[in-house]
Formats: sequence, C-alpha cells, structure tokens
Amino acid sequence: MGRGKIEIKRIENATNRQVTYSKRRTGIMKKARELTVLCDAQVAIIMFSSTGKYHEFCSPSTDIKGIFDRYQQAIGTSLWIEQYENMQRTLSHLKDINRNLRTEIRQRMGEDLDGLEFDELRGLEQNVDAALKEVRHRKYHVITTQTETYKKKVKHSYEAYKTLQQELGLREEPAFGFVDNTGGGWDGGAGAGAAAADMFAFRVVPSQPNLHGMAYGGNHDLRLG
Amino acid sequence: MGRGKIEIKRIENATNRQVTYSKRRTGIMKKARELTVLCDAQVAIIMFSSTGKYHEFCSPSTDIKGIFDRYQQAIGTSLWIEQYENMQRTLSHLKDINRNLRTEIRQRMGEDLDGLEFDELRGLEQNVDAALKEVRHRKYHVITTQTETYKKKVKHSYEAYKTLQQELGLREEPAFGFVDNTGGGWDGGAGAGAAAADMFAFRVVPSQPNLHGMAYGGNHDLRLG
DNA sequence: ATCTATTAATAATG
DNA sequence: TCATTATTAATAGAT
Repeated sequence: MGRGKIEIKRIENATNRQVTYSKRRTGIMKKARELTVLCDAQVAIIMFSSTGKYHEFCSPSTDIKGIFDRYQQAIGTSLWIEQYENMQRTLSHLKDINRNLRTEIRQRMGEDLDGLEFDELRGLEQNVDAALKEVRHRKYHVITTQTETYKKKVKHSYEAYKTLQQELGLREEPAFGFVDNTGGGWDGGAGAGAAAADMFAFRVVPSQPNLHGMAYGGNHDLRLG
Repeated sequence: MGRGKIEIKRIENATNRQVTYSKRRTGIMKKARELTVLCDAQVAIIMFSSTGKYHEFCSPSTDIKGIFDRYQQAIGTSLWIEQYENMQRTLSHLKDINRNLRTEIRQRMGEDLDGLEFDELRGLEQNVDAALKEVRHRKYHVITTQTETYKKKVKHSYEAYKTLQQELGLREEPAFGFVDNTGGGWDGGAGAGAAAADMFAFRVVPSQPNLHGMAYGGNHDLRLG
C-alpha cells in the first residue's frame, strides 16, 4: 500500500525507519481506537521506537494499570509475583526475628521462662546478673558526675551572688535558698546532695519509649536507694 | 475498505461485532508485528473483547513484563506504586521495631547505656533486678523438680533391681553404680544430687538459638552455684 | 471460512 | 515534519 511493495524486514536507513515508525504507529493507534469503538473492546498498547521514545494507547474508561490488572487476572498470575514474594519473604522473616527478639526480652524480664532448660536458665541468670552489675555501675557513674556538676554550678552561683553583694554593698534579705549557709563558706555535703535530687526530678519520662509500653520498672521516685 | 464505508461507532449486532473484532484484531496484530520488524521497535498489546476473551501481542526478545517494566521506568513511576509503597512502609516500620528491640536487649545486657538518663538507669536496674529474681526462682524450681524426678527414677530402678535379685535368688557382683549403698536402703541425699548433675550434662546447647549469637551467658558448666 | 468490491493505509516523493 | 498520490493492504458484506 504505497508507491511500491516493501519487504517486511528491518529498514536500514535510520531516517526512513523513523518515518515509517511514525506513520505506522499512527496507523496502529487509529486501528486500535476504531476497534475499541466498533467492537466495545478494551485495548492497551505500549510501544518503544528504536530510539527509545515511548507511546501508549489505552481504550477509554480504563487505564494501563486497569488493563494490566485484568490481564494478570486473566492469565491467573502476577507478572511481578517474584518481587512481591521476595518482599513477602523478607517481611515474614523480619516478623520472625521480631517475635524472637520479643521473646528474648520477655525472658530477660523474667517472663515466659517455662520453655527453658535448666542450663539455659543458668546462662540467663548469669547474663542478667552481669547486666545488673553493668547497669548499677553506670548508674553510679551518672549520679556521681551529675552531682559534681551540680555542686560546681551551685558553688559558682553562690560565689557570683557574694561578689554581687559586695560590689553593691547591700544587705538585702537573701532571695536564694542556699543562703541558709550563713557562714558564707561552701559546705559541699548533704545539703548539696538533697538539692541535686530535686534537680533530677525534672526528667521522669524516659526519652526513648519502651516498646512494651512499660518503661523500665514501675517505680520512678527519686530516693537514691 | 470494504464493500461499503462504515461509521466508527459501536456495532450493535453482536455477531457482526464479534466477526469484526476478530478480523480487525488480526489486522492490528499483523501491523504490530510488521512495525517491530521494519522499525526495530518494541510493542506490547493487550486486548479484551466485549465477551471477555483476551489476546496479546509482544515483540520478540522480550515479554509483557519486560515492556511494562521499561514503560514504568519511562514514565518514572510504578503503576503499582501504592501497593509497593505500602509494603515498603511496613518493612521499614518492622525494621525500626527490630532496631528498638535490639537496643532494648543490649541495654538489658548492660551495653549501650550511655544514652540513658539517671532515672531511666534506675528503672532499668530495678527491672533487671526483678528479672534476676524471677530467673533464679525458676531455675531453683526446675532443678528441684528435675532432682525429684531423678530421685524417683533411681529409686524405682533400684527397687526393680532388688526385686529381680530376690526373684532370681542370685548374689552376683552388682552392675550398677548405685549399689554402693550397701545397706540396701535409699539415701535420698547428696549421692543422688551428684548423679543428677551428671544427668543434666546431656544438654548444654540451648534449644532456642539466641539472635545475638551469644546464648545467655558464656559459662555453661554445671556446677550448681 | 472464503471471496472480492471497495475503502484505508502508506511508500515514495516533493 | 507536512502534503500529495500511486499503489498496496485491509476489510465489509456477501456467499
């Protein structure tokens, strides 16, 4: 259907090939459109030219995704089933791991111990015991450091206050609690410790939410026992 | 292109419609095949007739999935992005939970404590302490139960042996270790305890693999300390 | 299915 | 890319 018959084989001249692609693509799209109208059919076409350009056709009242979902239904499988199943596997593997992690945590909390053999219980006991020592050690480190810091801050403030008092030459009623130390010196002892405990009362909510919804221990009062 | 020109609108006669669908479908497929050969193009076509039958065309050296993957790349999005993203969300959520669980376990093991506030450390200490008590309690329960069971078994065997000895009227050299109890009675004390410890030596591998690869505690010898 | 008169698509050309 | 047109290809309607 042209000025001459052509053989159906790759057109070597790139320009001709491109021109023919363009003309015939239009033709196919027109035919597809006619088919959908005449015959009430659903058609989806995707084309890539040799230069990488893409064109699509899709019958109205649906879209490429719709037709492909229907197609996958028709052939009874998903074209992307492999990726999908891969993901599903990863997902269920993660769920397994999570379940095991939760079990381990519960056991480390002293729950769900029924399934453990004696030697596992012994190992767990030793491990928890060692952990307890670590936590205690860390706790004492923190409280010591924080107390020192607080002592320094209070001492610093007190000295600034004294300096100010001297510079102004005033003898006003003291505004700070710590001026009960009438001697003017620094006691550095029990008084500072008690004040430090009050200071820590600002933060009783763990900064990192516990996944069991039951943050470590129930008792958050601040006696230093 | 036929005995008469036709209007491009739905063919009401179902038979005609089906015939036209069949003819024109063949025509489009032929055109598509020619296009792929002449122009070195990739083409995918999916059709559904009004009766629900499906037909497909795909250029050689690829498949429908291949063309659709390329198409999705070309338009820069996935047609199934919603499902995919849903799964990705679930996945990363699970990973988050996983990470938090691991952190909690490490902290319960006395590691990674640097990020914890004093009151969190205190809560953790109390919690681990309580857990330790639980584990110890359970351990003693298990060892007690198992010891009792073992005692009963040994006693039972011993009595069976005695009965057998009497029935046969024999005075052979004893074959079992426990007949050192020359009095013939049952001591029920330290001897049985030591034998029980040997019995437990069969199982030193935890039945449930620990996810940190470091089963509870390193020391699995069986001294009952 | 097959046939064929007729229309539609398009290859070559400008 | 666009228009023209000679020619081939597709197909509507009939058998």
